[in-house]
Amino acid sequence: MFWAVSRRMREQTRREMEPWGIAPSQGRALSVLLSGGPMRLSALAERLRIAPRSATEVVDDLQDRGLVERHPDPADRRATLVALTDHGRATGAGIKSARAAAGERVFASLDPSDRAALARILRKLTTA
Amino acid sequence: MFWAVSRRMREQTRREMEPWGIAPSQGRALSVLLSGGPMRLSALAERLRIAPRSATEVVDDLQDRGLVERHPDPADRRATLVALTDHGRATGAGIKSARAAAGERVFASLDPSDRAALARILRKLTTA
DNA sequence: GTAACAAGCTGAGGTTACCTCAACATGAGG
DNA sequence: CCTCATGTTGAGGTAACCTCAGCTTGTTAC
Repeated sequence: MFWAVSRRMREQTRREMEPWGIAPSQGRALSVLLSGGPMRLSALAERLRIAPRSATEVVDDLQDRGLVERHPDPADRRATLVALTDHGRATGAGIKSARAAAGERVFASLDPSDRAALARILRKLTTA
Repeated sequence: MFWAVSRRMREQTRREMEPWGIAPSQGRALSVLLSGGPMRLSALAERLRIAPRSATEVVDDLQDRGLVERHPDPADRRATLVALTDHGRATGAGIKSARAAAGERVFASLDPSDRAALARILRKLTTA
């Protein structure tokens, strides 16, 4: 049952994301940057649980789309800080609400008390 | 939170599956065959939500591992029935219990009433 | 019985989202 | 100055899909 709901969630999210014309992998990176602020490429890779080599490519694509910029880290000029552009921030926010909308659709059939119960249980599971 | 639990579930399942030395895609096919019995390649493809062309390859691999056999469908000899071998049935059963063990681990921290609540809510979500 | 259609197989080529390994440039720190 | 670290690039690889086209072997309708 969990898998089934999970699949629905993925499908809804995919649909909700489509209008943004952004690949899932890039959307994830955007989200991380939105919530985490400018960060080093290596930090981004770690948060995304991918290899730095792969992060370089994700950031390349995001940069080509004008969603992020690379700046040398003033603290260590070997490092590059990846930062959202205004366009990137707007897109990130859009994606965030698209995700929220997807969740809303999936959980639409639950009444408030069920939602609360689910939230409580999921919290228990994630912190366990 | 749902995504986080989902990820844990995936990780646990992957770990639990490892000893079986079976790729996820093949594991899924095995499960479908275990619960659905012998079926046509096209039916298998449909249940797995993949293209028939791709199902051919999954079945090829499973056949190479001696887990399934192909027989012509007596009702329509153009069609091939994909059926589990004894080895395939055993492996399928092993996978099934590995999946169950993974679920058990993820949900281990829930007491019976939480489990019941979660089950009820998930059922609601899948049938909605 | 033959024509048209259906099931599956195969080859070729493509995509996404990753991976590793091996250079290489640039910069930091002792 | 020498070594180490950060990131970039190129090359090559993998899994699990996809489409399209051509092929064989059967089925079915006329």
